[in-house]
Amino acid sequence: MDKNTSSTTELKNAGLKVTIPRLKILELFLHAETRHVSADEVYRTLIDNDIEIGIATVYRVLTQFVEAGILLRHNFDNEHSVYELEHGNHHDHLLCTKCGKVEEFLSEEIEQIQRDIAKAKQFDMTDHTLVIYGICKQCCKTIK
Amino acid sequence: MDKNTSSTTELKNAGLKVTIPRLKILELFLHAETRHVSADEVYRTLIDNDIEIGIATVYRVLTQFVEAGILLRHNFDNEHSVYELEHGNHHDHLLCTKCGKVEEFLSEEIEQIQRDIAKAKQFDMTDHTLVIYGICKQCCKTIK
DNA sequence: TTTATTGCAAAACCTTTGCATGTAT
DNA sequence: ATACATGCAAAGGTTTTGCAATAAA
Repeated sequence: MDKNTSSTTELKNAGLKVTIPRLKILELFLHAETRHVSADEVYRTLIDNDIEIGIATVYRVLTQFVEAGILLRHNFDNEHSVYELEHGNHHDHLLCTKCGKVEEFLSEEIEQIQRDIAKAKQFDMTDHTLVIYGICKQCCKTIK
Repeated sequence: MDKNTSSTTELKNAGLKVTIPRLKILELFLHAETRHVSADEVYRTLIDNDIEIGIATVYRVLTQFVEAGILLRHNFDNEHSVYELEHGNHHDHLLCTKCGKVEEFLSEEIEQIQRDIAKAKQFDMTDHTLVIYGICKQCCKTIK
């Protein structure tokens, strides 16, 4: 197995043994054109590319990646979980409820107001989730 | 069956037949001390009060109440759905990840920025969800 | 060699659904 | 009388887990 790719290094840094399932899943996220992928989509994609893997392994690896800070897990309303690469820049999401497309945005004003609110409510904020649901431009056109 | 309570009227207005399960569930929400309740909690509470009901009925009634605008359904991260009375005033949530306590807040500034973002991204916004996760004051004290 | 990882199948969980029975109108 | 609501049990979909076999270190 190649020992020198950045994927290999990333796994080692996370304290995870370098195995084919882990490498393949990590590289899928590194090269995927859609950033937000479900466990089932990961599984199907690998199977379709003739990479043998079990769905249990997919879930276990995804969970380990989240714990290692490699991935983020999101639970959008009424959907299964989706995972995306943790690229360091926090952001929130816009979700098209018709086609499922996800866009990202960041508002430093909103971030600051949230911190203020948590402080006012005496909450030690650990995380937050903001999702705007709607119909994207393309889908609006499609609807007669 | 009493025909004159506001619960009865609310069910009739929603186009729903006035049945014992529906009345009991509605009144549970009207009188509950915690605003955010799961289907299972509704079921257990009724059973504990010697009201015979099936879990399937609980889910069906909750869904109907959401469709009728009587309840709101929320899917917080990594949890089962919870329902709360729709009291007309939109609000977002603060959730204590230790004790599960939910508080509500509203920031008109955030609301406006969200509308601006949706507009800029050319999304026809239908809904949005903002949850701040953290540790509440009481739980902070508890942790040594 | 030792310890972690995998795959399979089964279980766990939450939620929904088919169907025969029962109930509100 | 009729259409709707209920309860049960079974099925659905997603995610987790036990365990024996396997692979990385």
